[in-house]
Amino acid sequence: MAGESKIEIVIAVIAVIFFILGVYLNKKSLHSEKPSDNEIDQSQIDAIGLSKREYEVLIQIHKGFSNKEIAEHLFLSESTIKTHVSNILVKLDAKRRTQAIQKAKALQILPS
Amino acid sequence: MAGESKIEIVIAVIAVIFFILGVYLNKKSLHSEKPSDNEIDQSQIDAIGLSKREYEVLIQIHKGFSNKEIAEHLFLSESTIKTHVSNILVKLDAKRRTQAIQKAKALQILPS
DNA sequence: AGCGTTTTGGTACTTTAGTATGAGTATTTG
DNA sequence: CAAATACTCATACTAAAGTACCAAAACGCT
Repeated sequence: MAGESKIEIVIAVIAVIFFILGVYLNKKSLHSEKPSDNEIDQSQIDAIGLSKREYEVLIQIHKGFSNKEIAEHLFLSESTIKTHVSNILVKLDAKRRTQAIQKAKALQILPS
Repeated sequence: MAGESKIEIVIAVIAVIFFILGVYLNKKSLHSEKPSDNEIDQSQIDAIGLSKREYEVLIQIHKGFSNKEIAEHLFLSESTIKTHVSNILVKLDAKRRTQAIQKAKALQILPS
């Protein structure tokens, strides 16, 4: 009786340990399987040659602001914003700001 | 010796079973935890009074197309698209199409 | 200090977006 | 069927976006 109980306890402990291990490892793998969504890929930003300022403007575009509003937010003139936007469009190979948003998302440089 | 082996095998089997159980249950719970994202809320579309056509145009806007391109895709005139876009902006309380995209996402009527 | 890139900004221009208004044609629904 | 709603399209306009070109100031790095 005493021996049997010991074995059962050992089995129970083993069961719990491996159950937790299973949950833990699974959670870890799921976490590393898809960092694809919502993560910003800095290497892509560098790859297409987007400057710091240009990226800031891109984020403002993404949020739906006009050139004038972006200028106010960043304390710049609208001319400067237009220059940045034009450069962003060239680097993202986009014809419009809405298309730039799409391409930026595809490149993981903007949150989806 | 023979008895000990049996016990070890039993423990090993128990361990494997509970390990798999842990992985399985964890995967199941993670799957049911967040189906929240990326789902389109039809009730919201109705709530703001977006018509079928208007919603189709909104999707095209979201994809980054110009009014002219949208007109071609839906076999309509650019004038018609402009009318739809204007109505969409009013219903979404947006000043620009980029802002409309943002608001539409917030309302879950466009995929994030 | 000097060089290259970035950032800033201007002018002038073209294109796209968006508004206002009106109106004819479906489509649906009481 | 009649009325309301949705869909279509046009004209004329204003506003915003985008392009092209130039140039000075600011940074970063060697």
